[in-house]
Amino acid sequence: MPPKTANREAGYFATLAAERSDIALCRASTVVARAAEARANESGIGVGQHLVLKMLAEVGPSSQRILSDQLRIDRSVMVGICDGLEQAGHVRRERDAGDRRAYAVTITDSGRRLLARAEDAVPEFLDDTFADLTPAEREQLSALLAKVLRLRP
Amino acid sequence: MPPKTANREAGYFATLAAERSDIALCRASTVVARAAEARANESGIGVGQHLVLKMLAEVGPSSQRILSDQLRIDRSVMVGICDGLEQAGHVRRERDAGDRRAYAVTITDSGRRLLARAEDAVPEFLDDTFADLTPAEREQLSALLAKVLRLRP
DNA sequence: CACAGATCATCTGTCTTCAGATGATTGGCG
DNA sequence: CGCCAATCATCTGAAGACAGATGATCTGTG
Repeated sequence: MPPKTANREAGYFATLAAERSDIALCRASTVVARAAEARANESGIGVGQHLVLKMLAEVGPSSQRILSDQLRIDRSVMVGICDGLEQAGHVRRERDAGDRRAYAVTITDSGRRLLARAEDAVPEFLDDTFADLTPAEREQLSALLAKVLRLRP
Repeated sequence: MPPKTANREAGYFATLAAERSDIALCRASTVVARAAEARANESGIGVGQHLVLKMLAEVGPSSQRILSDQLRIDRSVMVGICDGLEQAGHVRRERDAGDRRAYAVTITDSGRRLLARAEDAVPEFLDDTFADLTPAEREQLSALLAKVLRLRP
């Protein structure tokens, strides 16, 4: 347990993080997000683009609305993500025949190849960013975050 | 355990969050950050301003550099935070006599009163945002985040 | 003392995120 | 059928975060 009388300045953040989990969560998020973006860029892709390709590969063609909702990416941002993927040829944007307001965003073979490369880098990335956690602790963290996000009851 | 064959679209995020703790962490952060900012605003303050007042009250007058480092707030952003606090009279910015490059940012009585009000709202806020976690789980989360942040070994 | 490099606060421009408005299209309801 | 509210993708403008440059000041070295 840290001393009751807080250190006068150095290490104040540790005290704060212990007391305010919300702050700890936000600060952890920014370092993790930075690292994730850097890793994704090494594969020549953004994190958002990676997630879009991943979802398209797993659930099939989807509208930008569904992608936005399920990936928790703002619809305005999704426009730019899909623009990039489409220009690079990793995705096709066809109008959905049944609902011509919506696109049917579809992953291409090029997209699948890029996705495969990006996915290869994920395990090592997770291992690095959660290096100080045992496998059991990583499971715990995952479960706790799911509760904070109010996912499955 | 969720079905191996992922749901075709609904609930895809739960699958993703289970697989990518980094994404779960980031998404949890944005919802928590939003809630924190909203709560702080109800006390007529920003989260950053709240943290600055809190640190000043606990460790005494500090330079903006030290505040930035310990609160993990960019030095450029700290300028605006201190501007706001100073204009509202919650903080004084005197040049440090010993090092005239640096300010000695000092909390005022007005600042202490505002801080007290803002602090009053914190326990309820934490209770709300981590409502689905037991006290033991909140401790776990705090400890795990400390490890992700590589705080104390 | 004089000078070089580091440090503090600040400013500037860029990038990301997001709320709200817009145009096209849909579905429901009379 | 014809209208109206809702929905999809997009655009626009505002706000925040941040990298890099700047001016003032400090520290250390000769």
